[in-house]
Amino acid sequence: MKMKKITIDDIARQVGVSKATVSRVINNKKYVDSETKKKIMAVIEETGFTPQTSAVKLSMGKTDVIGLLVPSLSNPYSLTVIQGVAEQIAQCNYELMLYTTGLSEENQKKFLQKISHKNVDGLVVLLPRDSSALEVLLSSTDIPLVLIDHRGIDTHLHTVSVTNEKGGFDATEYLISLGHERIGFITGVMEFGCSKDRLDGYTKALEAHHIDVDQELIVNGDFTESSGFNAMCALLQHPKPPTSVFCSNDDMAIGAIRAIQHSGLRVPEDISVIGFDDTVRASMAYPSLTTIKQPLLTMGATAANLVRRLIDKEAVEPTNVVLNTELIIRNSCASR
Amino acid sequence: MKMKKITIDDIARQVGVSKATVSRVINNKKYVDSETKKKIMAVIEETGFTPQTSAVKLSMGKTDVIGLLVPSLSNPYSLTVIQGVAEQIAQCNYELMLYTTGLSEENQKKFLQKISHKNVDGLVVLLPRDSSALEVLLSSTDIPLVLIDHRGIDTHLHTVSVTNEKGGFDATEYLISLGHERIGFITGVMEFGCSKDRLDGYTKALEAHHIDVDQELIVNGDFTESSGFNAMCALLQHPKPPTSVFCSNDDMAIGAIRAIQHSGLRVPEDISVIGFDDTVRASMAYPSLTTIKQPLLTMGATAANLVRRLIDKEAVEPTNVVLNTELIIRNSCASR
DNA sequence: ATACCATCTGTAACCGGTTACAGATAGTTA
DNA sequence: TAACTATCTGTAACCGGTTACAGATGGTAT
Repeated sequence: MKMKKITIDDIARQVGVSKATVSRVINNKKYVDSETKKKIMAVIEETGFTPQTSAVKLSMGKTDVIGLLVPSLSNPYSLTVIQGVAEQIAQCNYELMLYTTGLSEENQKKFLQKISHKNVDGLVVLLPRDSSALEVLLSSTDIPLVLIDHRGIDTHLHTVSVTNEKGGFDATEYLISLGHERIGFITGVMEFGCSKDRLDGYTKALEAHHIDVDQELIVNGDFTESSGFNAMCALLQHPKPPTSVFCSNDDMAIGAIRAIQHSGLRVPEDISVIGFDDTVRASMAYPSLTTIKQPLLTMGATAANLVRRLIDKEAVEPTNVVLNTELIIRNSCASR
Repeated sequence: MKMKKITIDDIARQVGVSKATVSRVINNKKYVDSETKKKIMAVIEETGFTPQTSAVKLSMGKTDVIGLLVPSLSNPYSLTVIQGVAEQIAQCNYELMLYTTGLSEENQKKFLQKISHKNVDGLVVLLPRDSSALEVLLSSTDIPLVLIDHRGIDTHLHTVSVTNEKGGFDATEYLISLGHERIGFITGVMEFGCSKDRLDGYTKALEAHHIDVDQELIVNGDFTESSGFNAMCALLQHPKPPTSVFCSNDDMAIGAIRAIQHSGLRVPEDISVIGFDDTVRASMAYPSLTTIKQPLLTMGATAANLVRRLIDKEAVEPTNVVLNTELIIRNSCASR
């Protein structure tokens, strides 16, 4: 039952031709006699032969592998992006190598070396935790590289992002339209461009409606649920707490809701909460979460496709795709 | 800034030795002068040289890549398993190639060929949708292969699974202990061993407590939320509906809860619902879901580690790891 | 008949590593 | 001093493909 490792030479020998001819058939080159071709195809079919990728790569300098670097697999945000990337890659006949950072500096460096110009044809990078790793990547940019939602640092990079500022503006304006004036804000990790943009959107919306920005209503979070919980607790301590809160992502919004409920208040009757991302958790939360949707699947797919085009030299100059956010109204906000 | 592709020959030339010596240093072989070694290491460090994996593989016959085949990325069950696999693989210095089935027969076959004995050193397989694909895999088993939660077919395979029958028994007995006697059951995809086992556990628990098994209370589902919704609707049509329902997984349980709430009844006051899996959704559902926990992370990690051991020839004879399930009590079940 | 071209096939070099083998050197032992 | 051994290094073959090049064949235009 155990299959002997079968090579192109075996096929050639069985058919009685040279391996060059077999290779031509495999790659659908011109100038192969149709009879010969038929015979070779038959033997290939029969033996179930597949070229060994590392041999192909060695001579071609191509792996047909796209790497995907994500910080973590445990947040729903990453997962949806991964899904988008995976689907797109499968369609293009590439394969997907999945890497997670969150390891030691040591490992991260080793990973970067491995990646940088050997094992994959291209790389999609999702929000690396610390930008030092990113910089190493940038300095050794000899493979196609697309960043997802990482604005700033370097504009000659290929990126896929969303209208974060507009999203922040829309969320805030929606709360204002419901009659809120004291609107809290829980930030994300402020090293990320997206966090800054959302905050900018928030302040601009307030200003547009002539509401003073109260720094005491702006609390730092780090995109985790527990940080949302803590930040909300802090806001609730305020002598005059906000009547609504805009959280920089859904996880923190869910944490904030828990904090509110925990303190005996109700969402949205007492305090309205709006999130950002529209991950699967948003629709499953109780109450279901009004949020700003990022098209995560599309972002993943777009990034993967962009990498593929870069690999195939279809696109070269720096591309910055910006996808639209969208307000999704559910049950976590009420008018005042 | 653009890095020239740098090879072992470049290093050798720069240091003034042969590539064989460089290779020896890279692989930490004996019999290299410590001075020479130092010089070579310095140049390697300085140039940031990394061996090209496909060249290494070609001569070594090893990829250091473990493949992971999952049916889909959109259910939380797969995701947690993937996470477990990914963590384990990262620890072992392997890399993770992610494949999703759910494509055309054509693609699936191509994938199997590619996989079967070329591109990865080992393979972890999570519940392929149709067993035909599985059988092809089995017939060409020349690479280490570990199945997750796929009982039956072939006992000389390496598998990682859980105590599905005991889990089914525990869930059912828990409902009985709450005073329920009319207990509905929503099945999974019955081609899967796990689905059968859970059903067996259900019937055995009923029998152990001298409760007749009512076939009308057993409805087919397919592990999706919507199938749970539909199955529950069917049960609600029954002239004498069950007072509690055991669903073969959490997604269906959440679908069932929606169906119950949609019909104007309450969970758990009117009908109790218990699930299976304990995916992240369970704790986030409303009401939070009582369920049978599968240690998904551990399952993934165990499978990955088993594959690694098979690759390294540490383990050879068929291994069937069975991990324990555990009843997690939350708020979706009430006593009668 | 000659030149030319398209079709078909094989030979051999090449991709970038690993490693068996052999040769060189120096140190140790009989 | 001779023989043996351990250490160190280079040469060349090999892994399994792709492809430039050249040679062979037959058909067509001149």
